[in-house]
Amino acid sequence: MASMKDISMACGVSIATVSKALNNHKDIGEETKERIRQVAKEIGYFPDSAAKALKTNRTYSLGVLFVDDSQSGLTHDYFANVLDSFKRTAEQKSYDITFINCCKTRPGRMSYLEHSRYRRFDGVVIACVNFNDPEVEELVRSSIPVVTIDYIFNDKSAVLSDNVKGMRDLVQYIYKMGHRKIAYIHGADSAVTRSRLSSFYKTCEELNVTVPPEYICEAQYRDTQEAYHKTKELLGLKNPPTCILYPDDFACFGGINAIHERGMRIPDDISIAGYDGTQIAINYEPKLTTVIQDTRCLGGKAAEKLISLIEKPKTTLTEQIVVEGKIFEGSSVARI
Amino acid sequence: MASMKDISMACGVSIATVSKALNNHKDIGEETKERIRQVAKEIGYFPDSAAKALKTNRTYSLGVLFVDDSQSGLTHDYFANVLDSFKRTAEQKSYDITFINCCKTRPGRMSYLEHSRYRRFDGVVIACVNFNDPEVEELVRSSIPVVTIDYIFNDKSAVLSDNVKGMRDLVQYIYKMGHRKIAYIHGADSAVTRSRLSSFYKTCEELNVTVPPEYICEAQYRDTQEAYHKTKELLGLKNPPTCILYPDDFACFGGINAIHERGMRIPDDISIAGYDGTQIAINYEPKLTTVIQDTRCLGGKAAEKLISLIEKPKTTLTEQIVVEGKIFEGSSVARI
DNA sequence: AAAACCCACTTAATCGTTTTCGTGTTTTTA
DNA sequence: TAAAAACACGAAAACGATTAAGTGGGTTTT
Repeated sequence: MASMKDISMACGVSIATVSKALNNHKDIGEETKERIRQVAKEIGYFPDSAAKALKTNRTYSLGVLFVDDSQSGLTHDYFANVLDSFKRTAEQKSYDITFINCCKTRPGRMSYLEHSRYRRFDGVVIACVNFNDPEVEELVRSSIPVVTIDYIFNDKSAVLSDNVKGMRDLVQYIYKMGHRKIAYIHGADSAVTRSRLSSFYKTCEELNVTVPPEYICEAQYRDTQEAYHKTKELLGLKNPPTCILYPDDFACFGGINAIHERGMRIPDDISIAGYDGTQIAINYEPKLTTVIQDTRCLGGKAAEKLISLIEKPKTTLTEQIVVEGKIFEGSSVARI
Repeated sequence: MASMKDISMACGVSIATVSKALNNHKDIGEETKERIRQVAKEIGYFPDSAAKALKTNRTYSLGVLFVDDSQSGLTHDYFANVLDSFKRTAEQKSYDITFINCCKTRPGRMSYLEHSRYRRFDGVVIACVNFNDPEVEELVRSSIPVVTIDYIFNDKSAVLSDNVKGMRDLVQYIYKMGHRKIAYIHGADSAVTRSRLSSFYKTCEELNVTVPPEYICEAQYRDTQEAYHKTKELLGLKNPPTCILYPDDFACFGGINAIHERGMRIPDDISIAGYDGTQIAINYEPKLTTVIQDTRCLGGKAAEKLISLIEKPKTTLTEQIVVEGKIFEGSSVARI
């Protein structure tokens, strides 16, 4: 409402003086500055982001592309948590965050890049998307600073959860508890899945645990139904595993259903483990053995990196930041 | 990057003509329009939201205030789902959504209203906050169109989940299943809690179910620990209930822990019910008896109402939109 | 005492649009 | 055929800020 013009008139100075006073330039007298600040407060002046953006080419707003083929990242526990801490960190540094429109069906819509330019985002964070999407590619290749989460574009900064170490720790823990017949219902193909899966194989090999092919199967992430069915199949094998790993904690609950249906108990008759460390999983009995991903750190680092990339592009190096998770032992893996 | 100026030079017309052509004004020749549109496409022109906002006083961006004392609404399943559908609807109508900065500790931060003016939000949606906060009050009282979720400010539009009906349906179902000793661990005081609680009492009264005071206790929403302890207390009563209602599905899991700890089975030895209808609750066995809140509808209606308020303020009436939930019978309430 | 500086401002251009008035040309009307 | 109307477009101001360059006056330098 109130603009610098109003202040300038009230103080009998030029608009330029007001601007400089408010931005604390050195070529304005102390008492004038004080008077201007005073009046600004009185009439409830606040700058206008649009006008400022127009002149300075900086919006202090970050674009967020958190989208899945099936659903937005918002309802996805892991990503919601990452986004939440991203938001906190960004807000502390006075950046606002805006979602990049991902409604692909609207006629006349803009591509991700077009939208980002339209809104003049200072930077963009990408997660949870189909990284093969040409529009994502286009956005990443643009001159806009970008940080990706859980995916690496060769010359761009990324923040990654350490799925290799997470899976290794998990398998090693399970091995230590005495298990030698470990099955893994892994998630659908993606960078994350590949990391976990190869780490699973590698760790088993190191431990001299043989993994029959029928112990490995695929299910969508967060799909209790699929996990349920795959679990039934695994339990029906003539040589069933003693422990089953799931794509994530949520899917795990589908597995538990199948296990209980057979009258088996956890961990007495069969052991299970999830991934993520969601609240429910680590609070509900039997507490799930799982890997708690450090979402707070992931989101925070992503925001810090992105803002650093924006504010000091010369001195900020492109890097992949790997954030370790922490194994939560819980009680769903039995000692045998 | 490319501006109208570039187009105007390429086409040999004035900037004004370009603007009018692109906005399809009637006083520009058809062939000129076509030529301009063509060139615009070729050089990859897209408008600049900041400049446009400056002139038109419309940003096509909506502010979102989804915040809790403890945590952001993002990690709150119910609100994340509401926000998700709000976002979808808004995006379809080409509005973008930006979070209103709720980091209250940053020095020099703006109030919610100041921030909203700074960003020139066309409208604002508020949910999940402490509605007594003077800053919220200030925002609501301002001239910015606003829609609240699950809370009513007397002269403002709101979208509400029908907690009265939801609770009534739930209690009636439980009654129909034969229960007469129903306990309710309700959430912390709030508009939602009051609706549910009074509906609980009222329905019980109508059904001639007496509710001893020790059957009613309070626990924070989504707090498994508190639910656990309150459940233990209830189970320890000399005249324990046959069915326990929880603040929400998540808290319910804390109750289940306490129940299992006593060696009791659900629903054979005790019945329970949640609220919300989260994915996990309605998929995990025993499937929880709960009320599925129609988050899709809530968020969608909120967006529609807000945009309508923005685009046709004269003809849009202020109203409270009540969205009904749907009882999910599940199998956690036994027939006795 | 003239040259050189500082200080504390102001002027004016600019960012990328939109929009109100023109203005010159063509077409229609009387 | 002259006046009126319609058409197609341009000039310029405005939105609210930032900033380079300029301007007087007082102080300092030599």
